[in-house]
Amino acid sequence: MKPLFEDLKQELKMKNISLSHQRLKVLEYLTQNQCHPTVDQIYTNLHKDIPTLSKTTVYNTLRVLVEAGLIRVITIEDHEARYDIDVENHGHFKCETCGTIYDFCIDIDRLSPGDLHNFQINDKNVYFKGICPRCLANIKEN
Amino acid sequence: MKPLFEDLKQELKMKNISLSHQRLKVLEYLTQNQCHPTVDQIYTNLHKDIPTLSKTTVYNTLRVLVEAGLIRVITIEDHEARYDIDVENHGHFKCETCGTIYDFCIDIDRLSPGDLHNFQINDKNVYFKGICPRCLANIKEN
DNA sequence: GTTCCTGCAAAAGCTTTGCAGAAGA
DNA sequence: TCTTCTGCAAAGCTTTTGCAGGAAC
Repeated sequence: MKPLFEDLKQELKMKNISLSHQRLKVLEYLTQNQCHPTVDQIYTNLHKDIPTLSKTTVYNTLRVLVEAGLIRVITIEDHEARYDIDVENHGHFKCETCGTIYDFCIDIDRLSPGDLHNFQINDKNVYFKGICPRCLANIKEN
Repeated sequence: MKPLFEDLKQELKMKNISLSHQRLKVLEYLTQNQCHPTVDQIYTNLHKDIPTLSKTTVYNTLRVLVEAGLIRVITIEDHEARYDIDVENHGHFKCETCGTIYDFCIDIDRLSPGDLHNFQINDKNVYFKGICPRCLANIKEN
């Protein structure tokens, strides 16, 4: 489900997180670009609109949003964190050729392994890696 | 299943990967310490036995072993890769308090989402985060 | 002798921290 | 005014790269 920008703003207000211009822009970018961007992608794009924006602020804002539970970090490769505004359960597929991350439906909650009794589970993640149809088609052509 | 050190050596020979002293030691460490160690843990421990060992060699060796398919990288947090000698499908649980990674049984292959038609899947990963029973007990005590 | 491996040093890349100034309540 | 946020610069970490010496065959 795509969270509405307005709902998210409301949620931030409720949690007493001030809605600075930079924070709103980061949040807006995430709602409008649900492509699991990296910090650098967010920074580079927003920098066009806000020339004074610093990467530090992007990092700060993302940390605040993660702690507030509005977004989540996706860790598929080390060395590049990606951010996802959809906190509902779903899986991620990363194409090893083009790097694109696709969402897919999966009922992670139905995964309840028998040997995790007495573990407090806070977060469930499923990710696959491989090659996406577009890249497969390119490979076949050449 | 725990792969036998001797079987792994045989596999390396078959793949024409030379069995240098350092490489064998890294492989041996991984078979004897199935605790998903970080590069630093591997390096620090082996360095006691091989004082000349360099971290570069550990990195090089791990890369060779991953490419040969003998071990796999586990990426749960960015900024720390961990290495697992068990390439069979299972999930990982990382305790957010003590950092320990636990294996758990899960039939990842049965996860076959309907919306990944035409995707070539090379790798499937499941990881949970939360608090392990030991840390939960500690928290309750205090 | 040729090839591959090791390991030091340096570089690269992402993220965090310190801190001064600015913005907002 | 007081608190919080921003953003520059520097530092911190993990990982990679360049390269010279060494080992193995």
